[in-house]
Amino acid sequence: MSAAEPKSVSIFDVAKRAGVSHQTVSRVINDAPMVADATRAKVKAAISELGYRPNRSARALAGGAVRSVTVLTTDTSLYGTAETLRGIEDAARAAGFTILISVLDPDETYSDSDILARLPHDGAPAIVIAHDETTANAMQALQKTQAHATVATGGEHLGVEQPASDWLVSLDDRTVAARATKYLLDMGHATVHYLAIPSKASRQAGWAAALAEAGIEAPPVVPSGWTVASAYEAAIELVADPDVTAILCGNDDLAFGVLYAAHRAGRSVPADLSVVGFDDSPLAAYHVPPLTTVDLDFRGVGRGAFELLRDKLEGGERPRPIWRSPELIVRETSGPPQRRLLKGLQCIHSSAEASRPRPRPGCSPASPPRPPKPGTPPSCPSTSDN
Amino acid sequence: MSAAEPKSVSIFDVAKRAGVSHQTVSRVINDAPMVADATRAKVKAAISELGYRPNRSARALAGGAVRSVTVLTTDTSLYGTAETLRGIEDAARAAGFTILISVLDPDETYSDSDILARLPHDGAPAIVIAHDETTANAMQALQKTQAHATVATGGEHLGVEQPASDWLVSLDDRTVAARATKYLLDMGHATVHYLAIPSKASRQAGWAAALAEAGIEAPPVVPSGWTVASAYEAAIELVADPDVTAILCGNDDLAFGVLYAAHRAGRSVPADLSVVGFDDSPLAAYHVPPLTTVDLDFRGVGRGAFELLRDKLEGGERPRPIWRSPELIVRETSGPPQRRLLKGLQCIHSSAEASRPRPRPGCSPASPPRPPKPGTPPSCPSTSDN
DNA sequence: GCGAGGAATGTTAGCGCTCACGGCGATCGT
DNA sequence: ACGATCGCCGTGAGCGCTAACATTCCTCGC
Repeated sequence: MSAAEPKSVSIFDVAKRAGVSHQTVSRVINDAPMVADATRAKVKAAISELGYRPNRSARALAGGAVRSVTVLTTDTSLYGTAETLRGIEDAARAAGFTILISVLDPDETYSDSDILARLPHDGAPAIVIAHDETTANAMQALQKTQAHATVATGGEHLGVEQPASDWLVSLDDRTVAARATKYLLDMGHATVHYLAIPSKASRQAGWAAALAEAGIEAPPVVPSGWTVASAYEAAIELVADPDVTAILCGNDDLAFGVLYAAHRAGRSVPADLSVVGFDDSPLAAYHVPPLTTVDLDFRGVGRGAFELLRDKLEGGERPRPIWRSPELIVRETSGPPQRRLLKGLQCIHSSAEASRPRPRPGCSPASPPRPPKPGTPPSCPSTSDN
Repeated sequence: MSAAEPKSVSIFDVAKRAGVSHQTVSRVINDAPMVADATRAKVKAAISELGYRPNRSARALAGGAVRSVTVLTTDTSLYGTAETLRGIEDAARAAGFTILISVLDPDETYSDSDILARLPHDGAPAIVIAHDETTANAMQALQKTQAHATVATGGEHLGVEQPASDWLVSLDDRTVAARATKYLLDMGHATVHYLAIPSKASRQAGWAAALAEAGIEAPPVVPSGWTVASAYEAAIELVADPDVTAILCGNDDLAFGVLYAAHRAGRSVPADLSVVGFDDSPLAAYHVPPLTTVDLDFRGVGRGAFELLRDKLEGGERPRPIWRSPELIVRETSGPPQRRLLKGLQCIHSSAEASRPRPRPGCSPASPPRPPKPGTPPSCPSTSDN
């Protein structure tokens, strides 16, 4: 009726109210079968009258079904991680699971017991979203100690010992990386450069494999951090080189950084330079120009990870959720390399027509009408090619 | 030595091993004062030998300090939410708190008890990241029942009853919204249009206030969803209107959508159209052209929310963390409106020089060298102005 | 030298829940 | 009509931990 009672209501309160034993109440709230309908109704009535809500801690302590998953990861703000988390959340929510998240510091080294300490109790189910060394180690730590219930997303390429395959849910980004590289090569690019995110080795491996298959020696990998800013810095030198005509980037953010660097260097995309990303982040299709990238169904994989875990937990072999396979989406940052004939004519109009949004690329038929500030370099690199 | 024991080790195991009572062990693991140094050392040794780790559930059940926060929110993939969460995480991790996250469905209606059921137990500390109706309601539900320990981020504008101010941590985006609007007005724009995210009313209020102060009647608000795609759709009509010269967008993603729409409509930015975003997301500075936006310290606010909560929990009045105030960052998508004299000349070269990265805007002095596909509209809207 | 006082440790009683049983009445087979 | 069976429900114990109190031992003041 009025406000909340001082002591929170327990199953005993409910039991007394309903005129049954506490155990019957327990059965009702756990949907156990052996309860008469009439009793069940009485108990349910008492529950709602009293505003009873089960205490998770007590439930966990008493050894009941856990109904919680701990997600271990390093950076929740990366697109891939965030989406995977989202997928796990969606599935967990639907199944009535609570999700705990434990964020690890990528720069720190954890002992196995540090990792275990992140779980609410020993043997608690966990999912690790693994895409760097820290999370890969976490995965192994859990694998070692837990009898079951560890799932990793995207860890197959991490250079650590392969866990039992039925613990692993991952996207085959290696194959698409190769496909994307081949796509660029087939278009006539002499080679493809790779701007690497920190340790997502499978993409790099796919790239290298495609190059090897084409009998091309792989140019040195250009390392970058996870941010647009770091990609921009890392790409400055690369885009300045007119012989570089195609760059495969570890993810979309890096691609945006490269695109920006290319823009500043006065190279037009895709005429002078093709850029391909990874992830198909929401912005990719709406970038100017729209980014050629790879659709990676992180959310689906997150859901898949949760379902796998639940299978392990509850035994039931439920239908596996399927997720989309990675797929190259060609938009407007990629195309055949500019023929050498046209060299010297740098600002080339891009006319590639690709998927979905079909923009009219901007153009500038006239010279700037507004007075350029003194000291401003001519906005078009025009003739001065290096 | 070898693998993990079947039963997990409890304080009793540790106590036996160390030759003390279980309570002494409890005291040690809780850093209680009344323990002799020698005993403490013995217990600690036993703990590490046995690999003991406290069970959180048991601890919570027994009424110990909780050391966990539940974060309630709707969409973890939005930039603002993700960053706020990140800030909470950072602070929580440093304080040794576990964070639980509970994701609400924005389209669903929750009763108070639905919300309470998300907590591990009655009275558990919680933070809600509020920026829509669902989360605002959640905030109220918690406020009603909990004696304390509810913090909301950014809820002051939600049109719901104002909670006690010492529960609220928020960014003053209303004031910056007004400032940004005024900035555009001062530059000579006849008016400023607003592309709204779903219910972040304070930004809209700031915009409206600035317009009112300038004696300008506010044009109708253009509603949009949270995604770039929805912003693009919503802006198509707006950008087609040559009288629209300035658009303030609810966040950066929307701004990107508008920019893309403007590009497709053949309007050049900032000469024809100024676009201002909100959030200063990582990409903003590296967009082509770099986006004028508002720096919003979500991470700082997240940390602040956690610290506030901890104050309430532990009583100690620790130094409040401060976060940056919102600040307008002028980059290159905003500038004075194009003078009417130049009308008819649509593709104008943008030459605004602004903060930080100073790119050379791309230009296209020549006509397309590559054969345009048949059916492709002329890539430059040229003379055909509508 | 003896009781007061305090530091260090032990003992007891739950927290709210679930598990493993055990009891009781109604139904079934023969 | 009888025990065997089954559905339904209750009892007791204990999960791992902490709060509150009880106990022991040591130190100090007069």
